Amino acid sequence: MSDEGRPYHHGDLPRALLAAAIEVIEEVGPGALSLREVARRAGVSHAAPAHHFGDKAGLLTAVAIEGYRLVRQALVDAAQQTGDFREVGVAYVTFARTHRAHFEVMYRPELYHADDPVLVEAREAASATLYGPTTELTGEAASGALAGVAAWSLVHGFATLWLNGNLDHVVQGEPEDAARAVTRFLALRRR
Amino acid sequence: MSDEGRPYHHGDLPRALLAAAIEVIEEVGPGALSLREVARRAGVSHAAPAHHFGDKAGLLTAVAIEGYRLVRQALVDAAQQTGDFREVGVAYVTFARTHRAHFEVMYRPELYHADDPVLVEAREAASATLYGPTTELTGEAASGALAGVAAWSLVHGFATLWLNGNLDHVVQGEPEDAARAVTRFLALRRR
DNA sequence: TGTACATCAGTGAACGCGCGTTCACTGATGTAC
DNA sequence: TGTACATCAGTGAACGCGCGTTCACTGATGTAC
Repeated sequence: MSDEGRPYHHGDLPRALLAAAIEVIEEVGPGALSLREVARRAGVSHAAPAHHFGDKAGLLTAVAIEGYRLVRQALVDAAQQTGDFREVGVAYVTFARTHRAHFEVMYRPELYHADDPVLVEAREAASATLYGPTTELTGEAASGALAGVAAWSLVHGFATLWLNGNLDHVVQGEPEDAARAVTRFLALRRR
Repeated sequence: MSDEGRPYHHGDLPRALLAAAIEVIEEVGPGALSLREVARRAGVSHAAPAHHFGDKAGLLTAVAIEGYRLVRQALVDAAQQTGDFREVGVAYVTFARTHRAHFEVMYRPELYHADDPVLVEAREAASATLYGPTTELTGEAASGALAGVAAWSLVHGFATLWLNGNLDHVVQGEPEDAARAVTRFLALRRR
């Protein structure tokens, strides 16, 4: 299969560029991503990414949007399948591990168009899904929000520390088991 | 006071460069830091930073080392003054807020010489201080380590989410009060 | 079935920019004698 | 007190690089008639 077989029209270049971007981010991090490298990976000219995403921040905005949608779906699935709010937290950690590139982009808003309306909507939907279980469980609104913050903080902190290698001495293998154990230190009501 | 008054020898240029780097990082983040901008801030030639720190990663290594030492001291002080392991967590959040630049660099090891021996020592000392209180409290080693991970995860997650503006809807004003409330959802023993 | 035309996808050359790093240098300091 | 010299701090010119973005363009597709 030679390059000459490649048609002028790609078919779904935006998807391919997004996939290439994920690859690059997994290797060098979101900060060192360049449009030209993404284009190289996708086998197109260096100007192609800008054609579809406007600019670099536009490409990363698309990554973040996809990330928020994926994490939301993962949390919804975990809630439905287990009915356990702690497993929702574990699913959050799983998402961070299996979608590291998305996860890292999502929490670097200075890299993308953080006020893009589509992105804002996706982020808020994900956030609501995250807060849902704990507010249900605690009932009371104010304390429920705080419980949600606590739960989110716990699993978010665990995920980022694990991704950075800060837990290497304590957690071996995949992090879900440790994450599950760690959520057991979370008290549903304040102590 | 004119520029002509500036002596050829600065006095303590490394310190001044470090201070300038902190300034720049607070404004544009650690990823967008450039040696030339740091030199501009410090009012010296663009080659001066490399003279003292070797390269860009060397400068950021110095920032990270300083960060690990500062956070360790802050945790030690909190432990001694309050005797409450939860207040150690609150002090961690305070550090993140008041030393944002250091904090952001510390958890971006790809930006500096993460295997620098001085850095490794500073990081391990800080880590030990962080784990100290919880292992004391739980007694048992294995569960104590996990309790430490839980506590660290909680305050680290809270700090990063707050810094990124993800808690803006829930937490108003300075984050210490919310952090203190959130630590109350932490159970010392597993549930 | 064929032709004209609009539309969109992707190209490639060109631009200007700020960067990190190197290197021979000059300025200042302090110490030995 | 004075001189020679080593040492370190900081300079400034120069380099090559990869980048984001722009823009006139060419290729392909599909639709109207």
